Amino acid sequence: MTVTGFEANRARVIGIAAELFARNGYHGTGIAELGTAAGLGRGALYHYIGSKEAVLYAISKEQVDSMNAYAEQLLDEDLDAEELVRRMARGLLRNIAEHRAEWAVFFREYTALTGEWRDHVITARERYEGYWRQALDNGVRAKVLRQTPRLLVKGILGMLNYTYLWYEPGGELTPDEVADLFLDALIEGIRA
Amino acid sequence: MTVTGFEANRARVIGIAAELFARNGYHGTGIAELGTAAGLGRGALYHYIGSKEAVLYAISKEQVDSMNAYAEQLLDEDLDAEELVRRMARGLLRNIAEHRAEWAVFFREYTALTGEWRDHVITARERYEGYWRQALDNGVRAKVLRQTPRLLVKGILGMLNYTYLWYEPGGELTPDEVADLFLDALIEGIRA
DNA sequence: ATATCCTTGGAACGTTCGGTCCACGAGCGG
DNA sequence: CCGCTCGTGGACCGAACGTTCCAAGGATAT
Repeated sequence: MTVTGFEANRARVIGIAAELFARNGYHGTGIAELGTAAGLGRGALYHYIGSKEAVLYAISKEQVDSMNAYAEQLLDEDLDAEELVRRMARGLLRNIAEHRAEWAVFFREYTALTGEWRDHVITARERYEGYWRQALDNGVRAKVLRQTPRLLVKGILGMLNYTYLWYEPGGELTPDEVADLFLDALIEGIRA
Repeated sequence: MTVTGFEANRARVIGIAAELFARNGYHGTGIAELGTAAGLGRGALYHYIGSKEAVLYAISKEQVDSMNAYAEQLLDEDLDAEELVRRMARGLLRNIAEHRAEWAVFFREYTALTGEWRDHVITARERYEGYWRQALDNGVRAKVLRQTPRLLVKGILGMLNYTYLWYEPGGELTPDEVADLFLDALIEGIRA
């Protein structure tokens, strides 16, 4: 059970780091600051994190990976075409709402990653975009959606991703409601 | 004419800084690095910039201010309701395409600003969002657009702002075309 | 030629950076 | 009570940080 203790502690430190990175930026947050916030000295801190960049990688990777896993699961379920798109949107917004700090770090700071770490995160991000393309193509094939330019995926993702900046958990609307609201507008159009 | 020399040099340095900040982050870019890139020693550099944070402020403020000025101009012109919204979108995407580095810095790094500088930038940003709200309300009043939740402004801005990450000037589509493509989808809807 | 001002490079400041290292202490199976 | 592992604090490292300062260069007006 000491293994569990280690992992739990590592996760705790990474969570604290996500908050700090989100507030002050990756380069703007010092190791000393992180140590103080975690109540750990330099030695203990490095025992858990390995390096500062490893923390950034862990924060970034985990979110994208979890969204990829969720998308893969949905695509396997062969749902109604519109329902598939709606579920992907709801899943993303739910995750963003639950992990705002982590998503803020991911969106703003993934460029601070170097080498393979950077490549992995970028690849994972592109994979996610690919799943969205699949979902929309699926809708077109089922004649539920109009044929629209590929670029629209970027627009939809922009609409959804941007929520990390303004969505307040505990506000009027749940993440699911926001997702539906956006998709209603997009699918039905907003012309009078 | 020496005044012009000073301002031109300052603008040149700020432009170079925008590229560096966009690539390596604000905290990730050193004064030494900026000096080397600008071909200036420490003394000359500070003669033009005052401080590092002043550079970040200048980069951030200029873009938002210019979009606010543009929006105010359009709102004064009493255009057709749909045309107004389309022009605001085109104007924003044209500006983003022309100043990708500056917008990247603004979106990712404005949180690094402190005190009044931070307040000013945030206020200017909110003002811009207000203009979009006006433009959409205008469309509803003219019965061109359906009544939609206020929150949709966030979605539209997310869609448009996100382009700073992927739009390649000189690619297949002009900024105007991308703006129209997004607004077509949103206004007409994408249901088959 | 002189005085004035803008511009400039580079030394130097104290601080903080991310990371390493080591000695010590707690826990524990033998 | 030994010997070993794991967890830990803090001293310490060289490098880099943003900023200040100053002496001198260059140009222009008198």
